[in-house]
Amino acid sequence: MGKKRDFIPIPPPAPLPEPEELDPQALLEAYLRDGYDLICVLGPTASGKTRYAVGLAHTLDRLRAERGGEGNGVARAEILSADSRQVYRGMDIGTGKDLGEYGDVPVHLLDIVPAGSRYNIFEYQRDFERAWQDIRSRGGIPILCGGSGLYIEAATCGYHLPQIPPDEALRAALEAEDIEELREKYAELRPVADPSLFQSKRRLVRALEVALYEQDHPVVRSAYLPKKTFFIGTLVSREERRQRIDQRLDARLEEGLIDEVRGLLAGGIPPEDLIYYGLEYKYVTQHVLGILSYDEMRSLLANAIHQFAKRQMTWLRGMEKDGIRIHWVNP
RNA sequence: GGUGCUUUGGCCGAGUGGUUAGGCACAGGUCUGCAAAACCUGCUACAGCAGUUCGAUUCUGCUAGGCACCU
Repeated sequence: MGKKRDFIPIPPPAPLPEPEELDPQALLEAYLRDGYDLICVLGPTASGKTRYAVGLAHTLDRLRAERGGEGNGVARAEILSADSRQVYRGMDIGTGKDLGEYGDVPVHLLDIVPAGSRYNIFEYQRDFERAWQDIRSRGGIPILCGGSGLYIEAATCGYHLPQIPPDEALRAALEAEDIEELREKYAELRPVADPSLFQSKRRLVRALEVALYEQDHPVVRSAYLPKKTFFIGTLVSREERRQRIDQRLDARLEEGLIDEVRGLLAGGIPPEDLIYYGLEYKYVTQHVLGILSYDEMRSLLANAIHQFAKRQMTWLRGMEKDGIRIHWVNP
């Protein structure tokens, strides 16, 4: 005699997006013709982003070379990393840097700060902007590649940092307005920006909040503009992702992940600082310290990576719900 | 073969004759200065059968697993 629960909907597993066949030639045409600022390859961990981005860079280079006739020598595609942990020097195996995969494709934003320090999104936005402009000035095609959703958005969606004091009334007022009106308003405040880049009202409202705030507080800082971005997502099923994560973890353990952590500790980085980095560094450090057995470390870490990958997907779905188009491909 | 104990949701693990622990895993989500973080939500099981009872996951019996010991 079971009781019926009051209609609490059980959220079903989100359906996987439909992968599409992406024609690099068409992508290149679109990029050049429609004034894209950036191509971005994103996806959860272990979905093959890096490999895909490198392949894409090579293909674009080849296509551009074939095209020729654009006057001066054709600049290459270059990759910008959007990974909050691969910025640290000496943390290679645990962050999955795969330095060997890039070949001759230039990469930016890797190994830019020492292990043990604490990098953050503010610095990232600044560094990204600098590198992006660099590539652009050379005529190269920038390809942002990574899995840190917040970093990707900060780079591509015109995040205004730091956070301004919340003003509920203002936000409510803005949210009540029509999106077109909001666009006009934004365009007035930031003439250079293309307000059509804000596909979601929510994001536009946030950007406006900051823009308005800055009118009265001119001291405030780094307002980067949103970039017109072509998003490509590497799509892998849940089961496959899980399997890849497990395999890759074992491979990393064999490649010397534990020694890498020992080395960092021996180099003077306090365990707490290493644990702060999360995942590999957290669990392996705890193992090295004797807090976790090898088997405990291995299974807890595998779980944590699975959960991390899920959160990444949640983030990407959130971007899509905000109107950002992601072109999913089978890597 | 005999005797005793035991059987709870994907896993671990409390508990009660009548609003149904908890943890893990899993799924969904939030998030513009630590994001590989932090946080939120969902997931109602008591081995099977037959009894006792107004009512059994909780009591009784049988059956089937498991564990321990005995000849």
